[in-house]
Amino acid sequence: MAADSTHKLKARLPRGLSDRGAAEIALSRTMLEQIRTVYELYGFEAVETPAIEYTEALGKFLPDHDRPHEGVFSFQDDDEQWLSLRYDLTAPLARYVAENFDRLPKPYRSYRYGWVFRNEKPGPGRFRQFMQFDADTVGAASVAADAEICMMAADTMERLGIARGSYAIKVNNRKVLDGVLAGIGLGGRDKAHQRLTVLRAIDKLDRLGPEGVRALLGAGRKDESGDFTKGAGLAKEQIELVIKYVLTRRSRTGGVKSAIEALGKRALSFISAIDNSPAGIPAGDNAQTLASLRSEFGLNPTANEGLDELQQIAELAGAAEYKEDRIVIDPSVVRGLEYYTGPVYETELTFEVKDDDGRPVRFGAVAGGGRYDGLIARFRGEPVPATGFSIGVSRLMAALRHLGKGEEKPAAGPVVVTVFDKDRVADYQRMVMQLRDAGIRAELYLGDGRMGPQLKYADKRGAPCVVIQGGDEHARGEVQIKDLIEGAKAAEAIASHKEWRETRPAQFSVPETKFVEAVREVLARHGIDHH
RNA sequence: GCAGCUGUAGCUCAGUUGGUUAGAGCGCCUGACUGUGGAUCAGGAGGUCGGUGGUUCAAGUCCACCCAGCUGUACCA
Repeated sequence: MAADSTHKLKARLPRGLSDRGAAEIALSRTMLEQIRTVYELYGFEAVETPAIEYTEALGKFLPDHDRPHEGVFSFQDDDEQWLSLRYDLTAPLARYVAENFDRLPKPYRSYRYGWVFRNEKPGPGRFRQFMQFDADTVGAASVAADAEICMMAADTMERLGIARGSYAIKVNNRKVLDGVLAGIGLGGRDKAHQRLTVLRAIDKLDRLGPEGVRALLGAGRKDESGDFTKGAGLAKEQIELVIKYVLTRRSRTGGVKSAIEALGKRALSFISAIDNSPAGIPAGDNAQTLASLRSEFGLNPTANEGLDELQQIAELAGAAEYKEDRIVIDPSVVRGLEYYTGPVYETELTFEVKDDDGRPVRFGAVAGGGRYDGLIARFRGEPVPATGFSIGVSRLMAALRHLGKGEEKPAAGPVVVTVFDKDRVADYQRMVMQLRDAGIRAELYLGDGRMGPQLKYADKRGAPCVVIQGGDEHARGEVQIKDLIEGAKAAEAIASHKEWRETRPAQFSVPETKFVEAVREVLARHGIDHH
C-alpha cells in the first residue's frame, strides 16, 4: 500500500475490543492476584488451556453448512478441521479433564484465568474479548461442593474490596424451575420451546420488573423504543403461578453505606468514593423462602429434590456463618439455559453504577456458575459430576472503574536522570545504574532537548524526582535533586515565572557520593515503593 | 438482528430561515524565559463538517441510501 498522504490508513480499534494502559493493567494484575489468593486458599490448583480449541469440543455449535456459528470466532485449519477461539473456560476444562481423566485426582479442583472471545454486540461491561477467572470441582456430586463455591465467591468479592451488602451471591436450582414448569403443564418434550421462553422471561425480572415479566409470559411486551417481543402465551393462572414463584424471595431495600471499603492497595486507589445511592439488596430469609417454595411447589418431586439441595446449601453456608447478607436463595435466577443440571449461582453488585452523564449503567451479573453434570460425559460416555463458577474479571473491572468517576491516579514513574551535558552521558548512565542497583526505578533521559523539555517529560511520566548535574555541580562534586511532587505544591504559591525559576522550589544539592541515599529519602517521603 | 437517537479540530461543543475563507474552550507545539516541570501572556499547527449520491445559482445546514457510535430490545452456548 502506498503511503499516500491524502489516503492514509485510519488507525482504529475494532469495536468491542480495548487497549489497556498502565493503570488498567496494574488494576487487573492486582485483581487477578487477589482472586488467585482466595482460590488457592480453598485448595484449588492452577491449570491452563489454550485459547483455541476444536470447535466441536466447545459445544454443540458445529459449523454446519459453510459458515461457523455466529457468536464464535472460528476458522479452518490446514486439514480443514474447524477451530474456534474459546468463548468460556468451562468447555475447555471439560475437554482437558476428559483427556487427562485417569491421572487427575478426583475430585479434581482447579482454577484458571484467561481471555475468552465472543463475537456479539458489545455494550457496557460487554466485550468481544474479556477475561474470566474460573474455579471448578470435578468429580464431586455432593452439594457441599456447590455450597463451598458460593462461599468462595463471597470471600472473593470481599477480598476484592467489595463490602458485604454491596454484592449478593444468588442461588437457585434448575430442578426447582423444571418442577415448577411441569406443575403448570409445561412438562414434556413438545413444550420445550415454550419452557425456554418462560425461562428467558424469568431471567429478565431484575431488568423489567414483575410487570415486564408478566407481559413476556403472556402475549408479549413492547419496549420503550417501540419494539415488540413476542411472549410465551401462557394463561392467566399459569402466569400468576410463575410470578408468585419468582417473587417468593423476600427482598427488602436498604441503603448501601460504603460499597467499596478498605481498598488499600495502590493499584485500586483510584476508586475513590461512590454514591450513597440506595440500592435494592436482594436479602431475604432463606428458610422462609424455602418454606414458601415448599408449600407452593413442593408437591412436584423434581422441584422438591431441588429444594432439598437448596436447603442443604443454605444450611452448609449458614453453619459457616455465611448468612443471607452474602448467600441468598433467589428463585428468579435462571442462568445458562443449556448445560446446567442442578444448583446455579450468580453474583451481582447491588449498588448503582452511573455513567459520565449520570445515567445508571446496567452491568448484569459479574460472576456466575452452577452444576454441569453432563458436560464431561460428552467426551467420556459416563456421567462425571462437576460444578464451578466464573468471575467476569473484565466486567467486574469495568463496573469498579465506573465508580472511580474517571479519575485514575497513575502509578509513580521512574526517577529521571537528566542529560545536562551531552558529553557526559556515560556519567549520567552510571548514575542511573547506581539507582537501579539500589532497587530504584530509574531511567536516563533519552530524548533530545534542553532542561525545559527534559523536566516536562519527567513531569508527564510522573517522576517523583529528577537528578541534575551540570558543570557547576560537577566541579563541586555534587548533584541536584529536584523533588517534582513537592515542587508542584510549592508552585501554587508562586505567581511570576521569574520567581519560580529563581527559587527552584524543592530542589537541593547533595554530594555525589550521597545522591542515591537522597533519592531514596525523597521516595520514602512520598510513600513510593522501592527495594 | 430490530427500533430510536447521534455523527463538525485530539477532547467537549457552537454554527441563525441554505449565503463569502467553518468557530470557541480545553489539549498540543513554539516563544517571552539562552541552567529547570507550574502559572501568565503572545503566536502556531490541527477539519475532504462520518461516506456516497441528489435538490439548488449556492449545502455543515434540505432529501435518499450507506457507514459508525450510543441507548433500548432480541440472542447469549
